[in-house]
Amino acid sequence: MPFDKNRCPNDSHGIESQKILKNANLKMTKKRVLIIDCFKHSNVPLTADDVFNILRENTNINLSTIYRALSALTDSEILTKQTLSDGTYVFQLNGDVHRHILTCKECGKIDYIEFCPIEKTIDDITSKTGFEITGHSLEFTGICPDCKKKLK
Amino acid sequence: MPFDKNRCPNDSHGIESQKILKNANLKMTKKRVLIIDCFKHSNVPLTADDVFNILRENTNINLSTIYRALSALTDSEILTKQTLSDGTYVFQLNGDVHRHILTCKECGKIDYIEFCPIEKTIDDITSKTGFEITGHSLEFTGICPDCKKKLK
DNA sequence: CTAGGTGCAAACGATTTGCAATAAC
DNA sequence: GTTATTGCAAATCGTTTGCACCTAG
Repeated sequence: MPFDKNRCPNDSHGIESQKILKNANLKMTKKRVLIIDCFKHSNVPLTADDVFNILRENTNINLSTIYRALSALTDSEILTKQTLSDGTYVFQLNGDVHRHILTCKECGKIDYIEFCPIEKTIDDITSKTGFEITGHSLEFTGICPDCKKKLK
Repeated sequence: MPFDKNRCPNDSHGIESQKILKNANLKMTKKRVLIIDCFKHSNVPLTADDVFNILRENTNINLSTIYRALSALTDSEILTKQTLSDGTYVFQLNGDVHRHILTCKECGKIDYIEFCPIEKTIDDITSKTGFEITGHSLEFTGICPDCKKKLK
């Protein structure tokens, strides 16, 4: 996960992150603020391990702390959680433009699209099934442009 | 997985399953035929464990045999593989009406819909991203009708 | 002070793998 | 006969959990 490529140039996200935690009635701790900041600095979804690798450079933090924080933040709907086709999870800030996943069958590289073909059809599904739809996860698999070149 | 509820009344699927294997240049073994038959008998996607529980009643079969067979069958595009939101995999016959997943947040129950809001938009995504889309996985989360009643 | 957060090490569970025995072609 | 498949047991790996310690409110 190329973190530096996705840095947010301006900063003072920390203060905002504290508000987010307060609003959710979660204790405001240094570690949680740092974790939320990771997502503010990133323009792609992150795994627990991504967050760990970003933070360990400057902080002592334990992977399980990250898992627990991500779980609490997802419960409070501050983050959303999506399952990738390999069974691992990625998280992103909720309310962000939501992104869907493009996985390359050849190289495994993951790309994201900010485009959702689903939203229009949710009412349709509710009326067909009686399910109240509160979220959705969509992943495409295919062959990325780079691999297409190589295969030729 | 309520297998008996989903049984196909008529039968002689075995012979057809052998053809499928032959066409894919896979060795035709008893176990593989049995595994394919499971899918022919089921009208819902199955996990490796579902298949195991169905077959163990009448057969000696090992879970890893099932995993390896499912993997070979998926590679040969006889089955498709989808990842559920809990990170586990479900398989279904390829070319079947394809089904998308509805998971209830409350009770975890999984339901399937034979309705795909995606197909129309695939060309759109290809032109936007350069990805050649070969598959997709879509899962909805929400609250099932039963749980909605209970919550009231 | 006290509920909740953290670190560490150990547990978990679905899936994968190495290897020797076996079956398909 | 040769190669792929199977069974079994052990390994893998992302994620979760128990427990003692620590920190925010």
